[in-house]
Amino acid sequence: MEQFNPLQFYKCLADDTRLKVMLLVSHEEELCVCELVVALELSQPKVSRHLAQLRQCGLLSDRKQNQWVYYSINKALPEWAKTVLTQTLTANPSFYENDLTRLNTMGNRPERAASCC
Amino acid sequence: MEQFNPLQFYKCLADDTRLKVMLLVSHEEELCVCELVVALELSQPKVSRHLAQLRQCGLLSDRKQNQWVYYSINKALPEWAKTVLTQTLTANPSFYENDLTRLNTMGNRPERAASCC
DNA sequence: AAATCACATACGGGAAAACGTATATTCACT
DNA sequence: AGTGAATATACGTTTTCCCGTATGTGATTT
Repeated sequence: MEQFNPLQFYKCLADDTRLKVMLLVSHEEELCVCELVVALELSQPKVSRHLAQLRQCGLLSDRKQNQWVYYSINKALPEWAKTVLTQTLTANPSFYENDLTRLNTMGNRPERAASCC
Repeated sequence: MEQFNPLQFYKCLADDTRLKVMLLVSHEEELCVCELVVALELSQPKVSRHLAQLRQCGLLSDRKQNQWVYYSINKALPEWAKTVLTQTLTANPSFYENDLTRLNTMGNRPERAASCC
């Protein structure tokens, strides 16, 4: 990852999937790929591709545990960028409420069960 | 303009020209097209096209006075979006400092002289 | 070792966005 | 009325981005 730059940051947020991923991960602290696939109702490769971009641009961190990969907001993100995300999150609940509903009604989430998806 | 939506907002900020326009206008309160052309060192049609998009999406307001059109941040912008802009502005001075320098060394700016450009 | 699961990546096609150039519009000034 | 200045838009081209599909990888299970 090069120097963090506002244009690259906003390009990352300028896509429906990526913006929702960022807001959902902000809201939930940490999410694995399969949870995002269910919440967003998208194909796994599509979600993975966007996650890779967000990771390469420094917006997300990943952590492997057992068979799952958990994504969270990169703690090294500049403060202003964190502020931008929290402002967007709190001011636009309707933008991601459906995704959150699907996430909450999802069975067998990896945190609390042995099998995922 | 339809309902203001975060994705559309970030799509507007996901272009070098548009992001710099928004930050310069935020910094200067109000700028006319010819000032932006000089500050950004871009062609007039290119600047005008991006200004039109920012206006249509509700990020900028325009005001005609004499032969000039002045653009400013739309006062009806949601508070969270204004916060995003000011955060970006104060945290990333190096992103637009060169443009600001060209603007400040520009002669015959319309506010204070009879002729522009 | 074969199969399965969770995830990542490669590849080619298609849509959207940005561009340069040319031209239109609007207004001021003579 | 005609000219020039400031700005906007139209049009065709190029570039950028996103996607579906297929396949790869690595770990675990049987």
